Amino acid sequence: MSRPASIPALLLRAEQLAGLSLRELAQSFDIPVPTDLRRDKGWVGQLLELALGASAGSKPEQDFPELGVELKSIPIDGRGKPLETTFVSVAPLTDIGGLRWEDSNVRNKLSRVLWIPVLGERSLAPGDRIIGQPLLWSPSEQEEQLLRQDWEEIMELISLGEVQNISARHGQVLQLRPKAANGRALTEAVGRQGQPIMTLPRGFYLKTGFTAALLARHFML
DNA sequence: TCGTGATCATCC
DNA sequence: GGATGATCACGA
Repeated sequence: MSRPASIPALLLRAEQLAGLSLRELAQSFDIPVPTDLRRDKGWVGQLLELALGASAGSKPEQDFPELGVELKSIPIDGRGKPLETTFVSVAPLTDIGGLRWEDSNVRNKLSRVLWIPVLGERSLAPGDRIIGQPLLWSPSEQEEQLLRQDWEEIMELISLGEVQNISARHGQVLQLRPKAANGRALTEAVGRQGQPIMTLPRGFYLKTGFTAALLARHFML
């Protein structure tokens, strides 16, 4: 699938997907539909990337760098409530002195997001889930303030060597949680005495209350 | 191993 | 029932 040349073109393409089941979309690309997502957790997101012409790859960049747009699928229930938190980016755990919010990956990724709601409960087979109306979103001043506050607090704790004491309960809208292949995947971080330690890689996630509110704000308009 | 795409499984 | 901590697959 070619890359959309503009934001309106991207939005149009996304709108044309609304109403389709994931099975219908997958079949149009000749992609097999998994029975469940236990071993294909990224299947929905990758299918939508393909359909919308996002750049594949694992670079810490937006999905459409030339458009300044990040693509996120978000599973919602029948009432429009997110079923999961939303992964944003991996958290830097070393060499973070002087890192500012303005230059952070979190802010960069969230500066403009194309949300694609995917309707369905966990009990619903992936192929039966329905693509919803897309939403092109940028944080309001208030939303950005909340994000910034949480990010700065969490990064402060990391820089203090407290990474192992940060739980997902920190932060109002943004949280830090493990982001790893398994419990043996370790990465370098800084301990309480400033010494190097090995710990689970962490990622920033948007809490469901935050994404629920931004979706609700949109769909009530 | 890291960063991408995330959801699973269990606890509270 | 919802959130936390753990985990799955893949490409580079």
